[in-house]
Amino acid sequence: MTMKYNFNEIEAKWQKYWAENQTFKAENQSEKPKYYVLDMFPYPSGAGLHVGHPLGYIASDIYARYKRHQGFNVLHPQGYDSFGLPAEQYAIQTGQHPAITTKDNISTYRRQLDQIGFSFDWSREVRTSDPSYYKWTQWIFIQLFNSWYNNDTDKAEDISTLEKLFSTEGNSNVNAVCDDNIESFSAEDWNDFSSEKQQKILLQYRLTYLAETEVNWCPALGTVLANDEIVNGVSERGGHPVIRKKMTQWSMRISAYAERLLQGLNKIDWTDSLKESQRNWIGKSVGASVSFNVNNHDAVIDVFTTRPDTIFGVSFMTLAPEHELVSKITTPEQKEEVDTYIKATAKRSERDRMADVKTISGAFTGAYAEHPFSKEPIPIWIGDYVLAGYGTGAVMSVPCGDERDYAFANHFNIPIPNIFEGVDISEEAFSDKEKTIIANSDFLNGLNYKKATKRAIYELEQIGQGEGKTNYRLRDAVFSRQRYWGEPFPVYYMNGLPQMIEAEHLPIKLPEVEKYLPTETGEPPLGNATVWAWDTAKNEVVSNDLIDNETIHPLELNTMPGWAGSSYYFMRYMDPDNQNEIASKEAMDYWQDVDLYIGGSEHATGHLLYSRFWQKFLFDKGVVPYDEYAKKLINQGMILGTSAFAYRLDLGSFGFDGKGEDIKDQMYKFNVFVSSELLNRLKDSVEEKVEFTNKVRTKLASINLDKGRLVNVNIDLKRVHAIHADVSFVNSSNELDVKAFRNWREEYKAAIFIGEKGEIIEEGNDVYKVGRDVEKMSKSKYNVVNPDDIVADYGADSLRLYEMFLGPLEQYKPWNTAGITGVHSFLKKLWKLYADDNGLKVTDAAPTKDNLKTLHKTIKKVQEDIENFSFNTSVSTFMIATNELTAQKCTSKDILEPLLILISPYAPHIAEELWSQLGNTTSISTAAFPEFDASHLVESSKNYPISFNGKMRFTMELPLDMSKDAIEEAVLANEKTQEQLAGRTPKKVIVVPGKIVNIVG
RNA sequence: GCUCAAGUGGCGGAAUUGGUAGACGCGCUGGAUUCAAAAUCCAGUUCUUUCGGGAGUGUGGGUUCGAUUCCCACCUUGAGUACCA
Repeated sequence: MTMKYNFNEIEAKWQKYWAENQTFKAENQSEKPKYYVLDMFPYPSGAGLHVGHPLGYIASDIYARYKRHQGFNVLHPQGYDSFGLPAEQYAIQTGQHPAITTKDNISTYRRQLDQIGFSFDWSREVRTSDPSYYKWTQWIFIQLFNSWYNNDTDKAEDISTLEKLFSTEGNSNVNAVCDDNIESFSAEDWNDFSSEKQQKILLQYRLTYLAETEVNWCPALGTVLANDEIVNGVSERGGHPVIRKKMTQWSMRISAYAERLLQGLNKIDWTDSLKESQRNWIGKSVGASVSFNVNNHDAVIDVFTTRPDTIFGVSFMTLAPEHELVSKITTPEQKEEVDTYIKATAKRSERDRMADVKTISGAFTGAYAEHPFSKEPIPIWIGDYVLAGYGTGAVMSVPCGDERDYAFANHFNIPIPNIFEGVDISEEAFSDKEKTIIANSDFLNGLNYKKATKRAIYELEQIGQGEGKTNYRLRDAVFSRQRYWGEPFPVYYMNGLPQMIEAEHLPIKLPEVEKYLPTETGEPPLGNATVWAWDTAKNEVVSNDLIDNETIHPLELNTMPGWAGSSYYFMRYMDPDNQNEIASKEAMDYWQDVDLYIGGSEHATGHLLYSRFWQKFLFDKGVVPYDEYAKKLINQGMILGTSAFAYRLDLGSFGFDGKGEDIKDQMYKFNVFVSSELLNRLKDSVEEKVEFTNKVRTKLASINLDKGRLVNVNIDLKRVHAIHADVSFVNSSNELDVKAFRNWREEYKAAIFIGEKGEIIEEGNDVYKVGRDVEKMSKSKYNVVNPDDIVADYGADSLRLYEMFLGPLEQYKPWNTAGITGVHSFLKKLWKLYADDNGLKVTDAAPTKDNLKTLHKTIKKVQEDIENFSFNTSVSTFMIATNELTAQKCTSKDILEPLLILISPYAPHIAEELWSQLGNTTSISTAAFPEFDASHLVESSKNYPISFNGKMRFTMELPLDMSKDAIEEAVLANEKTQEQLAGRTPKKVIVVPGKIVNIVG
């Protein structure tokens, strides 16, 4: 039998074997230690995978396979985040049910994933759009509804504990996270309230609640748009106007968890940049709230400040134009100015206000507030640099210490008192905290930032006009979407009040609709459903016609957002078929949490923050065992495309005689492309350009022109169009397949190509080289590379190795298909180490010292690399090992068998095949990882680098056990040393035994 | 503006604690093999040079016997974020 490396056959064989033998099925009961490796699951888009997508999956797969070799029971699941907008858009356009689109897309994804050879346990697959899955999404929603956040115990509790408090002592002592402006009531009041009133009050405390929220409503499209679907105030699609509209929607009280979400970051090993993003998003600021009395009014202005130490520097106050007090305190003289200003700001969109930082605007209300300590009057202004939605919508302005206040004061000639010792504020504000020493501030004089802040808060508390306070930027999350393809809420409405459906009746399945668009009355798409009412007697979904508001009630029309299903899927993988619980206690106790989570950084503040919130909530409720679900998280970088460009000379370069259509026709034929490197040379040299132009003129004139006649050629190199060429037309030497390019587009059919030598290309007389540039991989740039093609041409093992070989996992790096020949020929070389035309070469020969040295340094390096997620360097290590063993003509099984285990996480198919060729009857996947033995790496001598003033000039082989002095002596005696010194005496000789010799002088 | 990350050959990148800069691969050049091509194999490939050398890891400085690595300032690129009081 001749043995060739027939990768297509081998890979299909082992993929079949793994599937049939359920090789990667993880058991929930095992003596082995557990290890949970998770990928962020994909949204199955219609376009399928490109080579950038599997990068993270390959990395996690290597790690999962490595952990199996280490003796772990590895959970490595995969599934689909399968609710989402693209399938719904497609449904709107074509009428095809999103479930069908999704199913089709998933089967494409599955085929593509399978052929890359991932060790996923597919028996645990989940799909968020599957009712048996979203049953639990709905269940969690109900739990949130039935919970409130108790600040005293600092956790979520069942709503019944709150009801009990209300009925025994009212709400004045309840320390809960809740809506603003809650009226206080006694136990008696509570017990006298109607059920409706009680429900309304409880809704103000629940962790998910209904609230009026502003949305971007597009009347023309009849739908709500996300911020990034709006460009310049109009819809991205169609350019229709968008208005702010208030809508009753579900919100999640994530703000209750702000502090715990922040603190939790300290105990998880996630990337610093990701933690930083989350910290930013949570936006904690510590300071004080201060109350200013308004003169001649009973009104009080509350502000939040991070710098209570600068309170004596306040020279004015600024309210947001929308602040409710503005109309009350504005004096008659100032009314007109204030009203004009409010009108003007209302016209400006929030985006405009944010973009325009330089224009300073505002208006004086005519009112004054009283300084809490000095009792001086402080003018009250309004200005749009203060945002109504943050803090209290009002600030105490300290121009000497805040840039925006400084600019505002300067612009309106408001005094800028200096309260900093030894600081010049004539040019700009002084916002440094560290160097701050307070002056001109009564009791704060001479204190630094920290002490002054503490003292100021203390004094404010003494006079009852302020207290220490912490603010968070994190807002509650809107949870309703006016879409069809999402999880339905387990909610019906009685008298307009939301009621939860009992958990035992879940899942509430998404109803069928005729159209996937909003209804004519502007209701969400579920408003089109005819069977969408809840029968409280039969406990089932029934026809809308039966709604009587007695036993049969309308169901919620919104659906849940994309992040709902992805916020707990990692728990569901532990026990995906469980009908009674998210996962059994045994499964959760065994798998506990994710040990390694790999995914893209674009989820930093979306999925990764919301899922932490749900985890903490479920932890409070005793559902899950940990309050953080992923110990370690790595963001894989993106693979970028290497676009190819053909350079077309401007059509204006050519003059023709002839008229109208004839010329247009000719022009198309005169798509003249100039080869990339030639073009660059022409740009550099005027003479060459003149010569080239003449040459082109002669050549073009000699081509038979059927209709027009070329009369003028005047090439302007500044007017060259770079046209994206499909990367599949380009070979590894950047040469364009001219024929393929011509057939690509009608207008290039007769295009003329001028090659590197300046020749017009006909049958191989010259080559056309494209220019290259790195861009995001995208269809529109014709630089998308499909893994299917790579697998067909080079095999999955080559693809896996190459993706890792490209560079560090976390980095952004360009894909260039040309480079894959390197790893592919490595695999062929590896194969040849084991087999040739005469069959298997491996023998029982005893390994040589060199063989052992190569093997063991490879074991050491690969193990270190995998544990450091440095997969690119271990591919190099494999290449070096193979090169060395080939040179050593190694055939020893004692070397070659363990080598396969090292390579198997990276290139599992070839490893399995050779492993079985060596006579093994079970999969390599659980073979024990070879043990590193340092004794094989011990050396007796060292090739010392000899440096002069730090520069290596030559090397010298010396025994490793040689003493420092003997080394110095030997080096100085060397004639090359004398040559380097050229008669000078060395000032100093540094000898680091085993490392280096450096001669100074 | 702020925060974070990163700047090394023609290209992707390596150098693990301060100790031989450019491993490994692509590409390129030359050669072998072949009728030819593919494939394969061998040699070379940072720049510069008067062929002795010399310079060199974004720029400028510093610490050190010795710096891609540590410190300071600056420049460039990428990512995130923003009148957040």
